[in-house]
Amino acid sequence: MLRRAYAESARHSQVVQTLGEQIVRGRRPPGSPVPTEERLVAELGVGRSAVREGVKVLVGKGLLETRTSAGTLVRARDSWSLLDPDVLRWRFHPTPEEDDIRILADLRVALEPGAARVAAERADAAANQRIAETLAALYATADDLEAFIEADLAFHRAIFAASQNDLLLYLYEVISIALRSVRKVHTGSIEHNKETLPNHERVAVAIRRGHHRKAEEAMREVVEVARADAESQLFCCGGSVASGRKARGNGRRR
Amino acid sequence: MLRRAYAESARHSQVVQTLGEQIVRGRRPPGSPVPTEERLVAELGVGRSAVREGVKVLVGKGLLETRTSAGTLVRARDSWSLLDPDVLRWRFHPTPEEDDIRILADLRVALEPGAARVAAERADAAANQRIAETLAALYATADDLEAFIEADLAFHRAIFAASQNDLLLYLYEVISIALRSVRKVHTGSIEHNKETLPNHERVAVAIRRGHHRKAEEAMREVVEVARADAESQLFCCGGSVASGRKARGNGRRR
DNA sequence: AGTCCGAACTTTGTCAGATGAAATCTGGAA
DNA sequence: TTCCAGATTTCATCTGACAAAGTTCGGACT
Repeated sequence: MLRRAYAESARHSQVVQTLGEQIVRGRRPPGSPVPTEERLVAELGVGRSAVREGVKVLVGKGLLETRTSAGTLVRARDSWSLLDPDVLRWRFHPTPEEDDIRILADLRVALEPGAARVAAERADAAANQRIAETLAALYATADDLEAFIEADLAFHRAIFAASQNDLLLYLYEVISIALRSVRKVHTGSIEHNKETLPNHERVAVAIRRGHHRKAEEAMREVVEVARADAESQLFCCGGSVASGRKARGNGRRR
Repeated sequence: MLRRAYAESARHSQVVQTLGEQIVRGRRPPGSPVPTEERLVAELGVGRSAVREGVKVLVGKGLLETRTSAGTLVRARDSWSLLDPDVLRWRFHPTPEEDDIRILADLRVALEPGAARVAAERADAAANQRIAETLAALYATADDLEAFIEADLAFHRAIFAASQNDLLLYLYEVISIALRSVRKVHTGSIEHNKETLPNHERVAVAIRRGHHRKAEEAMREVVEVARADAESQLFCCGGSVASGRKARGNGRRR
């Protein structure tokens, strides 16, 4: 499930985390200079090697740019590796901005119906088996808000896996990092969970039968509902449009 | 357009390029150890700092894993940042594998219709203006195979930009890295280019009018045609099956 | 003979210092 | 004021040293 390779204890990854989070969350805006290596050594309490290795990692993710003698700058946002797991985590964790919740909901609307369609075209027996299992888990956990989130993520993941397309699957895995954070904020209700079960089942059935048209339509229904829910929660609870970092409001949607 | 931050001349990025490409292209399979730092210093002719910085970058992209005293290993493929620009370039450049061409074609089928739909929902005047401009460029370059490729990429990019969704746009930018390589291999014909113009225009019109349904359908037509073309070219010209990565099945399932 | 313990070894992690290279800044001269 | 050269700043790279954490292997003990 996309585990990190490095320990957080490592000095250099501490540099990555600290600077990366500051950049992505908007302190240290694009174009602004990062302190010199010497100063970072002092501020972060690590050696120069650690600083340099950390900075290089961030350069590799498109967040920083180093120029000899001119210092290190934060790159423009359109150079960032927005689908890098770390970058996405810094952006959506622990609490995403309201606008980013819309971004994510739109992304799912754009992506998931098409993925379900390709899954219907490509799924083999094993993939359908996996989808069936995760669907069963979805039914089984409908009463447990916490567990339902994970089961839901697993179900959608199984569909992407069924597409037999590693890029699509990876894309979903990355997105689910953000999705998990959003879900923590917008926990649905039990009744609401149960309402979505038939839609999910329709998706699974359509894929198994190879009905790509139906699979797509059913999945569209699922993600459109999810988007509408998120939208209404934002509308009713998180009024502030400006500046807002945190989306407050755990409340009922609508 | 997603420019690199580091010069290729830099010692440490030479390490990144060399090892990264070897890993992604299948030499150095997952689980296999990478030579020790000492040996890499000798083999690559750079100092230890450069080796370490390069390795750290690859760790940041999920390709490598380091353990003190146990050496450095290539991570399993499902840990790789498959949508990292470098990783994608190593994979698709200069010549992608046949299976990867299918992967890419499927990805577009899954993604682009949905993106066109969201674009139809979200596009503002400026975005529609940009789409109109790139569409005009498409018509203007239909006789120039080379230029048409770039114009086509720009048109599709404009649609993703119209979605007002930075994750979607970034996704397309990354994909277009791979797309450009594939196009170099499968250059279409001039007649073929002209056939696709009406479909492209339908997409643009539908988006401008906010007809998300029609935009999606028109875009589906475009990418399905592209997929069919790629498929037939593979079938007729690129007979070699060997070495393949996975899932061949292009056929209708079941 | 088999098992367990610990020392030696290997390999990455980190720091410190020195030197090189490339912009930038600063004065001064035309 | 403009322009050029030197001083300065800051990253790039190499080297050496030591720490930390596994791994390996030999020997003592049962």
